Amino acid sequence: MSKSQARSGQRRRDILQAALACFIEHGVEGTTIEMIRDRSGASIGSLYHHFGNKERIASTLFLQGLQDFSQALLQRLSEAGDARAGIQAMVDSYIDWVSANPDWARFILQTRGQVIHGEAADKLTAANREQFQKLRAWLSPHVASGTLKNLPLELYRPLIIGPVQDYTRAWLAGRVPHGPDRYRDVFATAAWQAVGANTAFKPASESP
Amino acid sequence: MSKSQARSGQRRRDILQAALACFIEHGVEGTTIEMIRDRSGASIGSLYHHFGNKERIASTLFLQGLQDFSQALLQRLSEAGDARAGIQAMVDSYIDWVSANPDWARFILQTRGQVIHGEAADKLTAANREQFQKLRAWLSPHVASGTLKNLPLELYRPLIIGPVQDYTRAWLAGRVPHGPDRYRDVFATAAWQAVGANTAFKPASESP
Amino acid sequence: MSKSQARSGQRRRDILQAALACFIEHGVEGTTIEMIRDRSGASIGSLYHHFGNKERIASTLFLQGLQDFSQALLQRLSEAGDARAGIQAMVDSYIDWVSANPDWARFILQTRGQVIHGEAADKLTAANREQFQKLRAWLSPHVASGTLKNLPLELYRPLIIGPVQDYTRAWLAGRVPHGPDRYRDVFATAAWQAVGANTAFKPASESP
Amino acid sequence: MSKSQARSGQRRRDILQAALACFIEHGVEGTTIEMIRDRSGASIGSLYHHFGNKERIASTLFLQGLQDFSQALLQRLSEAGDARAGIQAMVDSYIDWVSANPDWARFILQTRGQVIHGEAADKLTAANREQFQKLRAWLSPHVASGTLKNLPLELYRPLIIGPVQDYTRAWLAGRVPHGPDRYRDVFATAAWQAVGANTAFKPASESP
DNA sequence: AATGAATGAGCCTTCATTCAT
DNA sequence: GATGAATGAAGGCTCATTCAT
Repeated sequence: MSKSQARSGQRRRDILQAALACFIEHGVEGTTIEMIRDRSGASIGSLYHHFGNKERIASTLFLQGLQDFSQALLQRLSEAGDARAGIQAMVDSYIDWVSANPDWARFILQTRGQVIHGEAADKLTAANREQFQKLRAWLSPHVASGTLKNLPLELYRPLIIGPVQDYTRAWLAGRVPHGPDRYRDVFATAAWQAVGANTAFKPASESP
Repeated sequence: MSKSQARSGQRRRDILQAALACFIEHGVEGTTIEMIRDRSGASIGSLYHHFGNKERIASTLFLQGLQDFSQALLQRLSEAGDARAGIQAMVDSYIDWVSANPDWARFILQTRGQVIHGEAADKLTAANREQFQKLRAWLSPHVASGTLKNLPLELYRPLIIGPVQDYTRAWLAGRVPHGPDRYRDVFATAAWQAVGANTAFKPASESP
Repeated sequence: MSKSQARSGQRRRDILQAALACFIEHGVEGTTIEMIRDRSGASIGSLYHHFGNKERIASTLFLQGLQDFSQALLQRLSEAGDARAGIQAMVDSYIDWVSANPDWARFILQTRGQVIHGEAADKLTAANREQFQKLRAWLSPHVASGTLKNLPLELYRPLIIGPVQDYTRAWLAGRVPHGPDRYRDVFATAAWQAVGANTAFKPASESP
Repeated sequence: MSKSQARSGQRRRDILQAALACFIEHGVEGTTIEMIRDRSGASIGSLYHHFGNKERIASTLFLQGLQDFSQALLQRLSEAGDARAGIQAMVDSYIDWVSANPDWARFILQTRGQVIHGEAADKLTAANREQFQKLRAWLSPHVASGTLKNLPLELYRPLIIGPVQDYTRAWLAGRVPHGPDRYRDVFATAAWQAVGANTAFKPASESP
């Protein structure tokens, strides 16, 4: 049984990996089951035995990606000493995960809209909510202690991740040559300036 | 003739508007010609008479949107007095256009990937290039004069627009309740701190 | 337009006729769209343009058959002079319609179950109800006047049509060699004895 | 062995019962092996171990039903004292079996067509032939002695069972509220009048 | 310019059946 | 006897596009 389960698990993984390659190359809708079958070596029946339909392959890939990134982020965050280090950890986690998994990242960045309206919408909402709670739990004390600005909650993510994410989109689309790790500090600094309670952000009053 | 052309122009506009609604609701691939026919009131033959195929409807919508936004942006930019005002103008243009055309914005944000690989790819590249040149023309003097940081060119857009764009995506997807205009100044300030040559972008304690 | 409509109507009729032949030969489920396409000469797209799906072809055929028979029956019934002639008309109508349309009859007798549970269920119920009302309207006066037995309404149909229908099933299935018209009078007499108010159905008291 | 056989026999029975429920609910063709697996609790492999394929499950159910009913009928018939009692026994057997096994009856009434053309066709023919012989053996003496009308053999069944069968179909389909047992005597009387050699089957006024 | 019936390649999915464990 | 992953042929249906009117 354990042997057969191992095989079965491998089959699943093969299918997911093949599907990811196809999805990036042709988009989810542009990918046919036949393409995934070709690339994975699995039979059509096996694809359906394991996932039920094409959408479920895509949403599995999407949700696993979210979770994988989320784990990495929360791990690094928990190791961060102070608020500044935490912001740096967020930017670094993003850059590192995206650099290590460019295909997966490309897929997630392009597919969110379809998963939102698909049958896995609930799972996605739940995953988002959970990550949001954990981030809030990290932010709150720093806001309370005055090391982070007190902003509406929905602004932290855009201010911290917005720039690096926009740059990453451009990189993944081939519009810029260098990966985001080249500008690691630029993005982290911008993020810190946007949300950190550094008193220096109004230079006029600061340099008498 | 002018009468008939007027009617024809109306037909085109009806089709584009109906298509936009369908594309947002079902995605471009998920939208069938039949749906657009239904919503626009035009016949199938008419759709093909005016646009040739479905992709051309989508790319027309996309490129017109880009151009419409670009015009507004460049207009406001040309009226900006100094660098700080220019940065403000960029953020404001983005917020204003998105707020005035939420559906169009949603469509453009979701469809770029498909237009890039379609037959209108060249037009898109040309349009992008043109806008990029004009922005660079605006930036250069300010960088030269030291009012803007001297950064690699590919970083300005992410740093200026990244946060407001990420927030806008969340708003258009219904994940946050308030439109981006509520946080106009937050985004503009963050953008300015990221690219403006204020001397305070490194903590005072670090430069003795 | 009228020309095109005529062609279109012909196409519909060709499809229905081809489908009927296929359904009888292989059953509705056993018939593939490809078979109907083959036999009708229409394209797959045309099949779907006209009927939407296979089930709708079957239910159209079914409902039209019911209606065709119903019309013939009610016509003959309206011409019947007295109760005995009416019963005869019912049996004769059944036999004549079945003899004239053996394929259609075979189809209807075999397909009711599937139509009942399909999307045309409501139409079927409505058609049944309508015919039932009309038959009741014919029966009532004769029951009131004492020329027909006063039985629960749901018994007339089985008593009148039951025998000839059971025989017809056997004939259509090839289990008996002769058509039901050979025993026209046997069935009509049995029906009359079952529902007619002849006082002779208890011989013991009648032959002193 | 006997223990394991008992278990196995139970498994077979579970499968048949589950299959019957599925067949009624979705039809034989509409029922998938997966549905039967679900409902019976058996594994797919087990289904195939016991029956070989789906059709064999259906034909087993069908032939067992026929046999079960046939036994009951012949038993009652052998106990009937005279012709009238025999006719009554036929109608009663039908009503009683159908009332005791409504699902099974529904299945048989709906499935005959498919079994006829399947691999169990020969078995069905043989079973029909055997029952027919036995019924003929019962009828013959009564026809010879003049207590039953001398009719073509193929007419007895329709005349005797036709009405109650038609009524039963309506009841099993939910179109009439009361079971056939409510009208036991109506059906038996009609049958007797149709095939019994009572002299009154032509109106008295016609034989002066 | 408008219409909509016709086309048919192509895709997703189902499902009976097999077979190694 | 039991299990369930694997198989792949087959079929229903969609939909962009064409074209005669």
